[in-house]
Amino acid sequence: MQSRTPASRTGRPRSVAADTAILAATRAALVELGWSKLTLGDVATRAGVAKTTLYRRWAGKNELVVDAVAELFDELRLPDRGSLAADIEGVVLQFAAILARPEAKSGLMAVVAESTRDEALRERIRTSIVDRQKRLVLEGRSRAQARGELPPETDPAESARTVDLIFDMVAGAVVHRTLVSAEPADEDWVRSFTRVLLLGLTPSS
Amino acid sequence: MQSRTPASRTGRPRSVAADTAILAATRAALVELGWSKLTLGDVATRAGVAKTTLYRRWAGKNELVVDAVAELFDELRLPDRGSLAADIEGVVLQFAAILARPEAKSGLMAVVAESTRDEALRERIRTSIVDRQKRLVLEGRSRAQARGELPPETDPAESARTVDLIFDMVAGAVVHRTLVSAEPADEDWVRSFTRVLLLGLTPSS
Amino acid sequence: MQSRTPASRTGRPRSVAADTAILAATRAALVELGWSKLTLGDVATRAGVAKTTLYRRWAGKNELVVDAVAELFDELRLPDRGSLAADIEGVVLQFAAILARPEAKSGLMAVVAESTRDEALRERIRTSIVDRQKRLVLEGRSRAQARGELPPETDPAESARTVDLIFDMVAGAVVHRTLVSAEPADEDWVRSFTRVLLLGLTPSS
Amino acid sequence: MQSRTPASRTGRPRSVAADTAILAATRAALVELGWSKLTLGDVATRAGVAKTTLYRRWAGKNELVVDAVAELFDELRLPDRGSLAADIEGVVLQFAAILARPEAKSGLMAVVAESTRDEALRERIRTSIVDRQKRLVLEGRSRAQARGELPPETDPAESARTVDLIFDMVAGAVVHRTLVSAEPADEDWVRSFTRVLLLGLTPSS
DNA sequence: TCGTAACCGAGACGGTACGTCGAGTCTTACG
DNA sequence: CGTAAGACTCGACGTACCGTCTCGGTTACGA
Repeated sequence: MQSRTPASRTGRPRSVAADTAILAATRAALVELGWSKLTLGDVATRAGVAKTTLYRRWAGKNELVVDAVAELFDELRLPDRGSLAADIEGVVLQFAAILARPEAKSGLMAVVAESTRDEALRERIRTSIVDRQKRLVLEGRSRAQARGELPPETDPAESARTVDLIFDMVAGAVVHRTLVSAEPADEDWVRSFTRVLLLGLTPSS
Repeated sequence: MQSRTPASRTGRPRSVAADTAILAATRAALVELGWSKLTLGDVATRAGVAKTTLYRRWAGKNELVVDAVAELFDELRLPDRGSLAADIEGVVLQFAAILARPEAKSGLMAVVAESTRDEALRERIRTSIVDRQKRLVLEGRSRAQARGELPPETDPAESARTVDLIFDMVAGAVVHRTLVSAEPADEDWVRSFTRVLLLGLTPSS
Repeated sequence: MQSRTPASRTGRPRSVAADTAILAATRAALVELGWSKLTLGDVATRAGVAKTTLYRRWAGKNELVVDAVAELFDELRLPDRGSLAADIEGVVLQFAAILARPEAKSGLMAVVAESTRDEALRERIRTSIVDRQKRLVLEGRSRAQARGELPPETDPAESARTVDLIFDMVAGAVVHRTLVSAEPADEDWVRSFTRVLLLGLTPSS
Repeated sequence: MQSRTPASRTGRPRSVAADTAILAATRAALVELGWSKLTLGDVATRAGVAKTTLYRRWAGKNELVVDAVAELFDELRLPDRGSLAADIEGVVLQFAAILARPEAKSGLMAVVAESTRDEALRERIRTSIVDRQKRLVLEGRSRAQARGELPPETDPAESARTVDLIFDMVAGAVVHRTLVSAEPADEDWVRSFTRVLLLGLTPSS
């Protein structure tokens, strides 16, 4: 993920186990210490690895945490619950569940904050986390279109804008609910939210 | 804001000018350096103040930045543009404008990230920033009710839940758009967003 | 001691009790904390006095400690034990007893160390402590001359040099024994030392 | 001198050049600033070394200065001038010359003062400075015995006490002359002092 | 008797140095 | 060449005292 095939032919090959151990150690440290008290020296110690090894693979704390957190979101799945509303509720609940975990809370917002002054970091976040999950919105829409719940899109540009809007609304609301309001994004809340969102998007129904 | 009227009668009184200078210097440093490279020593120097003076008034970087950023949001006003939709658009645009400023971007997300592991800090954020702006939602609703655009609320508990939901949706979407998607929350986007939001909330119209 | 009659006629006069309290507090702090950990703020607190009051009377830590320690040496007396040797032993034992007290040990060497770079401080030490005790050597000599143990001096310059030499040898040996060798300057040691000194000074006997 | 062969096999070895540079920088700072204005940060800068490196090797200002000053006394040599009196004069003059240097004056008394409250420090001073120079007294005595100027000692305990007494008298007198009386321990003074000392020790002659 | 000038306590102020910690780099010996 | 170990430079941390200042309030003289 962080190494772009350095294409080194000779010498001792990099330990593959190390990557796994480091990312796991990073998440463990995030849980115990949070972003600001997490130190790379500590992560290296937890992973049973020298600091040098860590720096050879990641440029710094930000990059490391992005990768460590990104893995958490890969377990998101779009369940087939029979209706668009139910599908959305399902995936939003999963998203909320991940965000409730301390390693996600603590790490995600911090790297987003850092990314406001670091274009490369923002790009890495978008590539590794955000865009990767937009597939859920696309998948959900085509499934709803297949069911006849939504009309097929006509204008592709307008369509892309809508996907982005939906993504901002969903992710933003859950994040704000969880981190700022510090209230659980539980089933009741998700149902209310989904209702407003769907009504807003499909005024006809 | 940080001092709860210590009411000490004797001794040299605290300089009131220092508070102002420190908060201004904090914002300036946020603009130039961003959260992670902002140091309290530097802020003190910019403010023409000793580090000890700063520490006498704020417990640390987090608390200082919360207060510095909070002042930015106090300039939010609910404009009377004649209709609910226009009013919402107006205030969301103002909110987006503030969030577009680097001192807000850089600082706000960082303290939110820190607050996931610091209950007192979260409380401070809520008191100083979030709750203080919920007035806008309430004001907007009563104005819309006076205009007849919205029915008077009946269930006060349900009503509070709705206010919270709206706030999470508005603030969340704008924040996500601005910081994560890194796209401007311009008039077009605000119009689209407001349309979805209003339709979702008032399905009858 | 520190005030050279400032000749202020009007206004509230300085509290005389404060001086006593401050010097006593200084010695107490020297006993408990030693020179390096003694702080003027702490002395002021112990003396029940504001820091300002203390600074109004002494220029700093060095000057304060010199005065506090000087008082200790004023209790030195030349006992009349019947012979020159016995007289010397008596006064050396007294000197050793004072130097054994922690407030003297801790403070005296420190101000001497400081005085190597501060001519005014050295002068103050000499005036307040050293020269004031040279009377003992002079007194002892005239008493021994009266007894016929020593011949009357002839060359006054030579005589002054001898007084200085004796003083350096006595004070130096006791200080070195006490502080550097960290052995007690007890009766046995004082007797050995006095014997060598007297033999060296009166070779005829 | 400060490291007792930690015998760590792995890792980057400590820079040997750093020790030398730090001790030299310490002496330079003592000359320029004196003990009380010497700061470890400044020493580190002068030595071209980070503060952490300094703290990794010495526990604090006291320990560092003891080592820096100790090196000064290692250049003491017992010259063979043909007679006991001349030998003593020679070594006392050397001792006085070292003590006249500002880095010795300023540092030595200060650490002695500190050592009154720090047993470990006193031990370090004794090991590094005092005991190391007692060899001069022993050497001088055996040389004098070989010449027939002194009888061979009979009682070893008495002999050790005498060595200590001589050392306290020599070191004490020179220190007191130099630092307290602030007069130069020049040839005249050393001759007078040596005469008294030798007469006191060898009354027969 | 009353002003006033110097005192007093308290404590905030601008500074300087402290000793520690983490970041990120470099230098060893070993695999 | 990768790796573990650990020393390295650098810079910020938060604390402690320094010596100064600014308050409100308190004496004691002298007009």
